[in-house]
Amino acid sequence: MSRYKQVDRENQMLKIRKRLLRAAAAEFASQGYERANVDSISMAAGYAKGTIYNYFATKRALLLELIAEIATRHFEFVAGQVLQVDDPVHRVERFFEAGFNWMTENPTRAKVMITALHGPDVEFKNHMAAGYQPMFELMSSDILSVGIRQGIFRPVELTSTARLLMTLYQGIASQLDEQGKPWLTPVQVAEFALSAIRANPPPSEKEG
Amino acid sequence: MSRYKQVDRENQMLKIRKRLLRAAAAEFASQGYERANVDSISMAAGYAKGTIYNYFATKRALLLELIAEIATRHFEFVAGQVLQVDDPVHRVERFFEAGFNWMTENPTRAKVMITALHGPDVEFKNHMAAGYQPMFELMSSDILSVGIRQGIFRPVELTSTARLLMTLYQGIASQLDEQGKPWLTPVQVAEFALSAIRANPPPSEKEG
Amino acid sequence: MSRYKQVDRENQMLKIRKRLLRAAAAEFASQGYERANVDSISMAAGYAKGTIYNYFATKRALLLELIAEIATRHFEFVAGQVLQVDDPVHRVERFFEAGFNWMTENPTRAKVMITALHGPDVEFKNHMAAGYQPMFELMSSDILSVGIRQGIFRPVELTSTARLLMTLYQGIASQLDEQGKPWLTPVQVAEFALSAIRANPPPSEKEG
Amino acid sequence: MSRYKQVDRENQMLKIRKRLLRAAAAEFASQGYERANVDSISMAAGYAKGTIYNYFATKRALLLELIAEIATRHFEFVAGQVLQVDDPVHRVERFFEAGFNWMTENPTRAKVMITALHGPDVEFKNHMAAGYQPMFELMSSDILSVGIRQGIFRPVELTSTARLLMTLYQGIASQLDEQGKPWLTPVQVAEFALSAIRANPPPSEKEG
DNA sequence: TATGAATGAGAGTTCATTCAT
DNA sequence: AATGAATGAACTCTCATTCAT
Repeated sequence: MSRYKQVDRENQMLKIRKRLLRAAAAEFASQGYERANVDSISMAAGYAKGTIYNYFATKRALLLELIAEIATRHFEFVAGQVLQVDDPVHRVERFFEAGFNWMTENPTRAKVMITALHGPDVEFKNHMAAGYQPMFELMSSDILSVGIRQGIFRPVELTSTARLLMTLYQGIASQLDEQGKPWLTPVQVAEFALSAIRANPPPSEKEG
Repeated sequence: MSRYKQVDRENQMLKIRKRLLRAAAAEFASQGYERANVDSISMAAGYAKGTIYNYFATKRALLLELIAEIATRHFEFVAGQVLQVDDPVHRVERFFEAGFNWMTENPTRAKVMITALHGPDVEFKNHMAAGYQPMFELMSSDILSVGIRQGIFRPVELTSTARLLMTLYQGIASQLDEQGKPWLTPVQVAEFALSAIRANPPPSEKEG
Repeated sequence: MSRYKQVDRENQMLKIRKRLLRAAAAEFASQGYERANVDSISMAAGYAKGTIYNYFATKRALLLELIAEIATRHFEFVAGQVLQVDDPVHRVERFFEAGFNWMTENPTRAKVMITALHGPDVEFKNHMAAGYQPMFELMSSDILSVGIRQGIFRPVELTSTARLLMTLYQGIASQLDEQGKPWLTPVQVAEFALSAIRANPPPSEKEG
Repeated sequence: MSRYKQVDRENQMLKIRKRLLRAAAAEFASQGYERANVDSISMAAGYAKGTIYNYFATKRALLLELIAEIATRHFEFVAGQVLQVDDPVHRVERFFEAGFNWMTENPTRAKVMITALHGPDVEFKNHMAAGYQPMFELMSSDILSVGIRQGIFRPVELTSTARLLMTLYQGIASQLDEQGKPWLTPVQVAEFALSAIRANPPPSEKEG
């Protein structure tokens, strides 16, 4: 009985946390951390000013938690798509496709990610970078490394190339248009990236 | 005489503006726009709190002018270096070399550029993007277009490829390490970029 | 049966009140009224935040009741000791001894007493002063008055002298050291007080 | 010229500090530290809310400075009066007289003193106690010690007796009535104190 | 009766901007 | 032209109290 109640209560609180985090994402995305107004977030989520402080200790803690949540969701979504295929080239394509889809469907979260990564606040930047470490690993170990071993990619330096590709990815993510969409298709970006790392140009096309 | 005096006075004012802009760059770079303190800027430049308002109408106007100045200087520096050589491949290399040099020598300005480009404030972002239009033109018309015409680069789509390369460039600029240096050499980045756009691999090397 | 139950329940409630009052004393003593945290008190007593409001209407009412309880206990303890002896001089000594013992054993309550007596809140001050009226009466009627009638004390003005002695007593109580002990022994204070009110110096000592 | 101006400006600021301190004394006296409202202080002094922060860094710093000012003024006033006479008995009388006069003329400051000395905030208490050290020295070295050496006072223990007398003094100061006056005359208190420490009762009076 | 989430008034503090000197 | 004191809007965070469960 009180067991059920307690579980209910916890579920309830988790729901509210999520609602607050969503409102926070919208506010942080449009205003940035400094300009973001905690009261507004709480009220946008449908609660009174003070309520948000029952869930997050400070404005800063709120953004830190949001950052962690964004990185986790983003990674899980992309990794899930990428690992469904085996061919490294397909994985590169999947990586950009999934990433672009996620960004299109979560424009405010994407905006928060970009702002945190490039903003002046070192703590936020580090937190976000740490959260994206798994994604970097994915690119490095599950895509580049595999492709090089199979001779499909040039024997490039793993770390810096992975970072270059992540940079490319984030760079494009940071330039969403007003509808929150990237100005390139994932196919175009994948093609550019693949051109840079493929072992040899497909000579067959000319010869055929 | 009064002519001379007036010229002197104008020169004097320009000097002070520059001093204030330099101090502003440092403050905006380390604190971001919102956190930046107008008093601190004025006093770091050697003046009292109110003085800065004799030169800039508002804090916002100050950053807008700084943004314009940064874009101009950055472009002039890079364009000057790039146009000294004719070969498109060299131009790509020069572009990254010059850009990296400028960033290394102007780390605070580079930081302001990145923050403005990725921050939540649309006015700053647009202003910065507009300021970088000439650099985009440089990449598009004076590098890519030339290379394609000469058959050295693949016949890629001009606009999007130029934007991709600028994105790459800015992405790396945004990840300066603690000494304000990029984590890749310009040569590495240029190589990556050239791999992506070159027409075909120089088969001569093997044959030679 | 329901009779028993009701009695049980009442006893239970009284116990809880006491527990809450003890926790309140600790909190008010260390934090003062304004800084004292109602939640902290309730939880320190082993209950949840809201529970305390089932026993006390407001924070203010809680302190008022605590004040009354402190004054009552303090008086009963001291009076009990004082009235066990008859000689006025002994009574003075007993008064300070008992008072000091009570303070040593109830340092948080003593602190609450002092804070309330000297704090800016008139309601608390008056409530505490009213609570200490019996103690004032004790000093006046059962100690000073008796001693004067017997010619042991000088014929001082009753009211003001009683108040002086109470002031002395409270003054020392307000300067407990870090272990909650007074910096003088009750004997020293009693001696000082007796020097001030004794009828004449014991000439017997010199003559003996 | 600019020299004069600067001096003027400094004098002006000192005047304003004083005005703010006076308003602060009134607010702290009536409300206590926690309840005291910084905005109210600033506005009571005739300035806008924020102005007070040009003069005091925090509310806490404001009270700390006020405490120091109070202790200094109080001591200087009392010491000035006490040292005008030589006879230790007169000095005791002067001490209480001067002290009572100061309290009567500075009721809000006296209230702040008492509240700080007995409140729960250790920093304020220590600051105030430190500020009153000179007054303690005065009582110990310039009054008691002298009187004992001259055989006028009993050979009491210096430190504890000085502290007792100070306690008495502060205890009475803490019980000003609604017009801010003590309920005893300084003469009465001095008489009580002298009774306690005089070497022997003047027998001549009876014989005369 | 016990719980603890929701509430919202209120406080201290910051700082861009103004303006008299 | 330079100064820096005055201003007051705005913001984060606290916490006594309420009330549905």
